[in-house]
Amino acid sequence: VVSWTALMTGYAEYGPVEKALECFHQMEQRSVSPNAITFACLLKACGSIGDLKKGQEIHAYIVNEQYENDTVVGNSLVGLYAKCGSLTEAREIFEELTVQDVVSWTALIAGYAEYGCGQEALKTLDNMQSENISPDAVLYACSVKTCSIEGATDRGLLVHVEIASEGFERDMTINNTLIGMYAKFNMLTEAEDMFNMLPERNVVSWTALIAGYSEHGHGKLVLSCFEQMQIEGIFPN
RNA sequence: CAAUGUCACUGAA
Repeated sequence: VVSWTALMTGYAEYGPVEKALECFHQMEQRSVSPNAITFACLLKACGSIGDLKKGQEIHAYIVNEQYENDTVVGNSLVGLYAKCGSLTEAREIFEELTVQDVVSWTALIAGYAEYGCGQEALKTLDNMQSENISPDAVLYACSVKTCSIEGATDRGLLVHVEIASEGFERDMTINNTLIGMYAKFNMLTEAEDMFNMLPERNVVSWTALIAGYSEHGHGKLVLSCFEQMQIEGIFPN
C-alpha cells in the first residue's frame, strides 16, 4: 500500500491526475487495501481537478471503510468540498470533525474566499482566532488572499503587520500574496516596496507586480518590468 | 518507506 500511495501522490502532484484514480482501481483489483494516507491522496486528486462526483464516490468508500474519523482524512474531505465549491457540505464536514486544527480551518476559509464568500471567510477567520488556533504560514497566506479578494484594506495591513511580527517575513508564498494584495488595492508603491525587499523573487513575484501594473493601466511599467525580469534571468511562463 | 489546508496570469457584448 505504501508503494501504491507513493505513486498516486506523484500523479496527484504532477499529473496526469486521472492516473492517481486509476491506481486506486488497480489496487482494488489486486486486493490491496487503501489506508488513511491513500484516501487523503485520492481526495486531493479529485479536488485538484474539481471532480466532485469521483470525490463523493471515494467519500462513500471512506465511510464504508470507517476512515472518516481520521484527522487527515477529515481535513481532506473538507478540502475536497471546498475546492469543488460545495461550501455547505465543506462546512458540515468541518463541524463534525473530532479535531479542528489549523489545516481544517484553512481549508474551509480558502474555500469561502475562492468562491466569492469573502465575508464568510473573514468571519471564519475571526472564529478561528477565538478558538485560540495558532496561525501558520499557509493560514497567513490565505488570510492575505481573503483580504485581497474582499478589498479589506485595513484588515490586510493588520495581517501584514502580524506576519512580520510572527517572523514569516521570508516566506515566498506569503510575500507573493502580499504583493498581489497591494496591487489589487492599487497601492502600487507598497507593492513595489514589498517586491524590492524580497530576499528571493520567482516568476510569481514578478507576475504579481506586472499584473498589478496591468490592471491599473500602467502599460509602460508592465513592459519595463517584464524586460527587467528577463534581464534578471527569470523566464516567463 | 507514502499523507491533508496556501501564491501570479487565463479578454469583451
